[in-house]
Amino acid sequence: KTPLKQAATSQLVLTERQPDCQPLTTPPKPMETPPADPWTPTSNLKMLISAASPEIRSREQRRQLSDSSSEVLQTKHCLQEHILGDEYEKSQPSRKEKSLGLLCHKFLARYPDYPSPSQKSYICLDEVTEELHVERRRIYDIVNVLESLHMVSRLARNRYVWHGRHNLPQTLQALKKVGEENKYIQQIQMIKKREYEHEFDPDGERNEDMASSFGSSEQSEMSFVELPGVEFRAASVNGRKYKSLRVMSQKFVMLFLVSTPQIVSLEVAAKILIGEDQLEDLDKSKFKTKIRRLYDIANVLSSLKLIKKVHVTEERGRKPAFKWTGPEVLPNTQDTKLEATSTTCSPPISESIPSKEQCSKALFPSKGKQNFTRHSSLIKLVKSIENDRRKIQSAPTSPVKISASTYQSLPVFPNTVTQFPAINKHQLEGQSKTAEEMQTKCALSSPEAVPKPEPSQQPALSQPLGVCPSSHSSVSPVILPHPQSGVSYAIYLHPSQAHTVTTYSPGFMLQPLPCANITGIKSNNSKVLNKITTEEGDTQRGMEEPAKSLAAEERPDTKSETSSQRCLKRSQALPENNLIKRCKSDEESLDTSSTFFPSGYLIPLTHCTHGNKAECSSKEKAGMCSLQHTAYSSPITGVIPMPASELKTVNIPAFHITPLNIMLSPNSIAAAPVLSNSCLNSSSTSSAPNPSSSALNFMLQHIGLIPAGVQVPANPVLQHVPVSSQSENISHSSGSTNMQEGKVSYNILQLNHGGLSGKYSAVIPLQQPSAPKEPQEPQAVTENFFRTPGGPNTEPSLSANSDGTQRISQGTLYIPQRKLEVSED
DNA sequence: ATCTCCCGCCATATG
DNA sequence: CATATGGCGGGAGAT
Repeated sequence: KTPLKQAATSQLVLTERQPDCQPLTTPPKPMETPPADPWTPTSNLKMLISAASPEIRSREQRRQLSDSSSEVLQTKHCLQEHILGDEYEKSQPSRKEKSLGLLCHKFLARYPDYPSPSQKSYICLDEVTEELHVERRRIYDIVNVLESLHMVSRLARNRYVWHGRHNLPQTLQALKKVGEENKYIQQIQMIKKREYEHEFDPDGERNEDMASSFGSSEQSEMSFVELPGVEFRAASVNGRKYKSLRVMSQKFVMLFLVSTPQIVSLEVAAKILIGEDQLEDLDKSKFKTKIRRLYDIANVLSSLKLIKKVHVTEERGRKPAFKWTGPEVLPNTQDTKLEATSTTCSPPISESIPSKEQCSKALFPSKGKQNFTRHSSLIKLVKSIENDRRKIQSAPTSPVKISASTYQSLPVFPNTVTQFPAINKHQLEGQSKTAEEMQTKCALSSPEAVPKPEPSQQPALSQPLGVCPSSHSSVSPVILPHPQSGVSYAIYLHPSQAHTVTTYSPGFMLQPLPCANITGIKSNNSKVLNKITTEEGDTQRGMEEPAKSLAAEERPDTKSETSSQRCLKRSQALPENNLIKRCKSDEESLDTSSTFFPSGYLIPLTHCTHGNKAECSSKEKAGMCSLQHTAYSSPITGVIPMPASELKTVNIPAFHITPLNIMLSPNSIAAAPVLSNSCLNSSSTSSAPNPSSSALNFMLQHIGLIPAGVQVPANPVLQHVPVSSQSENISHSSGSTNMQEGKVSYNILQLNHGGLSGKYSAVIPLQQPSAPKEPQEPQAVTENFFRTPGGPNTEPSLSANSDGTQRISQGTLYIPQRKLEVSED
């Protein structure tokens, strides 16, 4: 009932204004002090802008502005017009006006995206609730999600610190890594397959096998992924509490980062998130609850512009889904150099740690924020396993750590550059960025050589990686950088199971590995054929002009990106699979049991430039830390002085741990500088050419990705793969945009190679992208999976991967295709 | 009818 | 014990 002044601002207006604002905002913006005067003119402006952004829900009538200072409003007012004939004006706090998404916008408007490090802004929940006129409960929802992204961290009761998006790049990177480790891709495939089966077999209950296997497969015991200096027991607050929403949020994000089309349907997400904990029992109510939560999370993520809502149409109908619109996860650009400079922290750490434990902690260098350690909450473990093993609780060497090591693997290598990575991402993404981001990027980039939009990335990666990595790898577990450009093509290398089992999954120790089981899954051939068409319509409701649409595509950030309202007609989604209801009691019991999972936290050891001892201490908490520290000793070089004995335990796993991803950016050409496990392996293991490489070459050539003459070096690191001009062109033309749109069809090649590790999957663009279609039309993406069973050594276990269909006999070529339709409004 | 998802009860955690 | 958190699911608004 408050007088709302709706700031009816035309989007256009806002857009225009953005330029002005952004420069101000983006860079180091001092931002307002929350307590003092939350509503700064700037903040208001910002808020409006953000609100205006496409993502906002349908006509945004946010009366929230009412509070805002008059001046700001006035400014806006001038511009205000109702355009587009939106009837806004409903003063009613219609339900929408109370939406979490809107609330989140308001919340975000209060703080700068990139607060200057010098001054921290604190968030006082009481103030926020009062100023935003919301119930406290709502704020928690927002804050929890923000916490999961490390955009804020809790200091104490009622008190949070605002970090803004500074940590986003690292966070996403870490999440992606964890997501890969968790094999979410496979899980998704499995779920889809299962659905498919269901279609054919109503009632197919017999899926039990699958279910069980699936459940087991879900290892996701993983817990909250933490960043460097951020979070972590700031005040005593951290203990380990629920965090379920936070964890859920992280997992949800992981799904996007991991999946190829970067589109995740709620249904799938819910199933995966549920399945994790225990054997799966699909309980309908549980499922519904999960969905509710996902909507909550999605609203916040949408406000952050990390995702947007779309609809996926499969044969059965349309299902709500979300598409990742956030920054691509950069490969780890580790710049040793930069790192070195920034790495101030290390010294302190090493110093302080004379003791063995501490040393161990030192293991992982934490340079830039990349290192994450897994901090297991021992408690949980204890329940499940520890009975026997115990005692060692904190000892770094304890088994727990191992698992941790796995996680750690990622971040370990030095990389720091928080900013640069971000830049790269931005570039890659290109258009999609918000204006602010764009500017930031520009600003940052200018100084450095980096600015090149596309190609720049590889070189950077290659060198640094090449140098450090090898050494690193040997020593420290983690370090595999994986280059991923967010771009379309990727080659994934999975660790072979054998090794993998041990090292690979973090959860491994605790639980039986899922992998093995997976194989058993029943397959439906039909699935292979299953097609999914993706269509996206960006246009806002009514608008559709090709030109416009195109423009929109190119520059998503402007208004067109997401119109607030997406009207989707929804065809009835396929009826959900039947879920068997189970007694809650049962579930609960299960849950309890599930508790075991060691929930670990990934804790980035790295410190910011100003490393603090304090952090170290906090870190020690996790047994993991020790390892990192040790490694740390020779952060830059990558050589680790650690005693072999200690390292071994840890290290071994590390090698396998990270699946190698080789990403080829279309633009960049086929060249993929990859630093990978393989190289590590090769170096450490033997000089012999990696068998896998030959297979890879074969495949690539076969497909035409690579000219016949060209060979992909066994050791990917440092090398660029020459690509024929043609291929390059093609890819180039297609551009990331197309890929995203789904127009391009590509093939995914997966090879199982016993020798190295596992399978490689490559995504290769088959066709050049046609010109973008009218946005309205559905675009179809076809994915073909070619699967080549690995060499002799190949393990069955991973086979399940692709679709979950049964294992393929060796030598068999497995080519599932599916079309995906995505529609947006 | 289905999709979204707000509201707020109430169990827990924290202080 | 008083509060602060946040899991959870009913049920209502939006489509």
